[in-house]
Amino acid sequence: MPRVAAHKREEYAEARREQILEAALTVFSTGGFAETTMDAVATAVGVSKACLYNYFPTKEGLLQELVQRSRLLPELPELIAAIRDLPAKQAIPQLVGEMWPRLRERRELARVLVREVHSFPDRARVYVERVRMPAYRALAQYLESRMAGGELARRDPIATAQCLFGMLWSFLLSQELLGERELHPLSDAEVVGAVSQLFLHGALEDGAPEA
Amino acid sequence: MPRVAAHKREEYAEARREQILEAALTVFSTGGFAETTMDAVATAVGVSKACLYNYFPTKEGLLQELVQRSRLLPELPELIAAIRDLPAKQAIPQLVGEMWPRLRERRELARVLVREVHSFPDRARVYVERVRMPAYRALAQYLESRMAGGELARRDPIATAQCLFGMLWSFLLSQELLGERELHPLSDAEVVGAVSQLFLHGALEDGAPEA
Amino acid sequence: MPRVAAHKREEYAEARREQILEAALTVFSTGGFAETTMDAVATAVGVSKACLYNYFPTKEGLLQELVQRSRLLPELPELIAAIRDLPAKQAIPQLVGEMWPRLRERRELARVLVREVHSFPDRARVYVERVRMPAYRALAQYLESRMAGGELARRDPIATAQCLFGMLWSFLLSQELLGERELHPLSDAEVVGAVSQLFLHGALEDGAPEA
Amino acid sequence: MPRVAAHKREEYAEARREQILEAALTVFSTGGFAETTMDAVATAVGVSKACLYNYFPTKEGLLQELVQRSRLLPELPELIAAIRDLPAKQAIPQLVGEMWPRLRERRELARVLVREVHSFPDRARVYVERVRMPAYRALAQYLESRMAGGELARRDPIATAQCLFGMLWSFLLSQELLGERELHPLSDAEVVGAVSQLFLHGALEDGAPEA
DNA sequence: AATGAATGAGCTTTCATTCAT
DNA sequence: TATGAATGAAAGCTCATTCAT
Repeated sequence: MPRVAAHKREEYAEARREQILEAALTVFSTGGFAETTMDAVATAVGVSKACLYNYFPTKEGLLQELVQRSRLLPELPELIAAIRDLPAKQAIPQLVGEMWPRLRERRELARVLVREVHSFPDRARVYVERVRMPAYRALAQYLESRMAGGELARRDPIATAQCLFGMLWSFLLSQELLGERELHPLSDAEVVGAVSQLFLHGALEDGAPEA
Repeated sequence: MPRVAAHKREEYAEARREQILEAALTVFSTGGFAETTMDAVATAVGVSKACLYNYFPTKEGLLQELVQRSRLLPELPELIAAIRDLPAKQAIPQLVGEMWPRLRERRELARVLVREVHSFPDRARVYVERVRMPAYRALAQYLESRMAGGELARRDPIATAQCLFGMLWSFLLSQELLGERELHPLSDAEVVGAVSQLFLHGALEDGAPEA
Repeated sequence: MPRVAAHKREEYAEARREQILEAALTVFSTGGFAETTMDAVATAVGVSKACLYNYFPTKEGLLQELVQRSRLLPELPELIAAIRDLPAKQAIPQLVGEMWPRLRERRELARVLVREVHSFPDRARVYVERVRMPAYRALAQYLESRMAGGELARRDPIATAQCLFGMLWSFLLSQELLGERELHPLSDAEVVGAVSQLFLHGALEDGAPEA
Repeated sequence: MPRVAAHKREEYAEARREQILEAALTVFSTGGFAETTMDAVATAVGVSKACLYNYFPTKEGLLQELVQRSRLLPELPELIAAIRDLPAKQAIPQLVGEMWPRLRERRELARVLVREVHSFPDRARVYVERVRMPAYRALAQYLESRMAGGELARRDPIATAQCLFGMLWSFLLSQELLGERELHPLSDAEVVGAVSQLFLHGALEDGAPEA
């Protein structure tokens, strides 16, 4: 067999893998991992069930790969790089404004993660180490530099970063996945504004009378 | 049969129901709802599998009841009542300080909710309407009164409440359920402090140089 | 629950187990273990497939139990006891005459053993240790006593016993299981006679001219 | 295409067939026919699974061919020819001494036959007609001539031949395939001696006291 | 001639649920 | 009320076989 063909083969196989992962994301997100059959995945991909097993060893293996490859915010490094030299007052709204719509777009992945990652230490570890911690660290680094400059209050930068992501994550789950949008809808601008303002200024009125 | 006997019988049945729900919470939290068999629940309760069906119509019904009865923070009304007349600067740390350890204690329930409630609109609705919205509203009411008094900045009180709960929820998931405690441990005081400070004052240093 | 009921339960369960084993023996013998589905076993028993799994953990476990409990010649000790004090010339034909029809009756078990026990060291060990060696030893003991009395030639008693069983086993396989009966049929008397005579006297004509 | 090329092609194909059969024999012997996948066969051959189907129509066909071509003792005619004019007392030990090591060498084939031939009338017929009966007949013919000469006792020559093969077969299975060698090891000389002696002289001590 | 990819059919095993006792 | 026994309905996974290349 000529080498080129082998190359094409690999390309083809990789494309198939991605095709399967994508379809799996959708069906797992819609119906839950345990509740979704491999038949359903196969149908979504448009191949036979047996074919899936040429690409992933087990159903669990498919999920693992999904979590492994999951990139909730692959652009985060760039987004942070873009605000590196901006003052927080300007940087945070910009950053949040960029992150929020991206997170919204990836709500399917978010749903799979939030559902399948708890209770399963193996999956959780992969997720925390590959997805969460890097994000914390990237933001914390920025915050730290601004704390050093006296612009931000000196606090645990990781914990502070977590506060920001926590608010966003919470809005994502509630607005996009739990249907709170129907009970208390918030526009993108409102979410971004609420999170940015609170993160920067807190809830207190400036110059509020000291108790 | 005399009324008394009937009463006793009902008491007994209710005790059994609660016994089952408690055991179910533990095993569902540990292993996930779909992944846990009714046999496992029965074993945890110490009765036979068939016996469970005298108290709950189906496995799903058992979960529904669990979510239905779930009280992540049943004490919230009292806690809020206790701070009603306190200024936010004092009230928020107190409130957060009371909520956080209670949430930590109820991490099993939190895990079940976070896992089983997404992807399933029925369960989600029950959860949002009975658990989340009431909590938002209770806190929002307090915040609103303090906004009216000029102590807090005028913002959407529900969204603001969500920000507070979101941060706490996020810390709960990451520290207690995802094992981030091993990568970046935070004491109770640190969590309470970080959330309270950020919520009240924001991340900006007071009197930070305006860009 | 009264003790008696528990007792009955166990009796019932044991009866079911035996019922399953019996049916399994038949279908495995007819169609081969690997080639036979659990559905076929269930149908033969007259219960559902799932029911089988209340009594045996796996298909392999069912076979293991079958081999474990297999008694090709449970009466052997008695048969040997009955000839203990008889001279070999009388004892061997009597013994062979008793063994052969019993083996014939158990041809189903023989077929399962001959098929499923080779290539699988685990199964083989159980079979050899529990079925074959005890039989060798029982016969060898008799042979040894007769060798000591000068009636039989002094040879390895185990190997000699194996020769006798080997001939019988071979006739069993060929006549009953391989269909040689159609090509060269042998009556019970002929088999018993051929084996006994050869075992006692050998093929040489007495007083045959020494080469 | 010239005839020569066609010839070469056929030679090549036949070589491949034999290569496949040889590898199949090994893997079937090790793991059992039904339990072995075509993938395993292909791997053992060093070709792709699909390639096998260019040489054999089905997995069953592959086995059939294996049984069909199986020669447990292809040299038997010569071995018998070599003893034709020898007296039994000399011929039998010589014959057994030649057969036993050959059988031992072919234990893989023996294992496949013993496992795959019972329960399947089709396979059994092929095996009996092509392997067993010819062997019986060849030996029986020799025995018959010696019976005619008065050297051997007059008995059913086929049955007598079966006795000899039966003992050998039995030792082959138990020593080589069932692991009895570890419990009661017998050297080649011992096996050959035991079988030859018993076959010729029987177990009785010559001139043993008549009961 | 050889193979990577695909699949239909089928198998073992699981489990929520039922029911007679 | 409690349960041991039974089961229908899947689900995950396997594999002999096919076929375009």
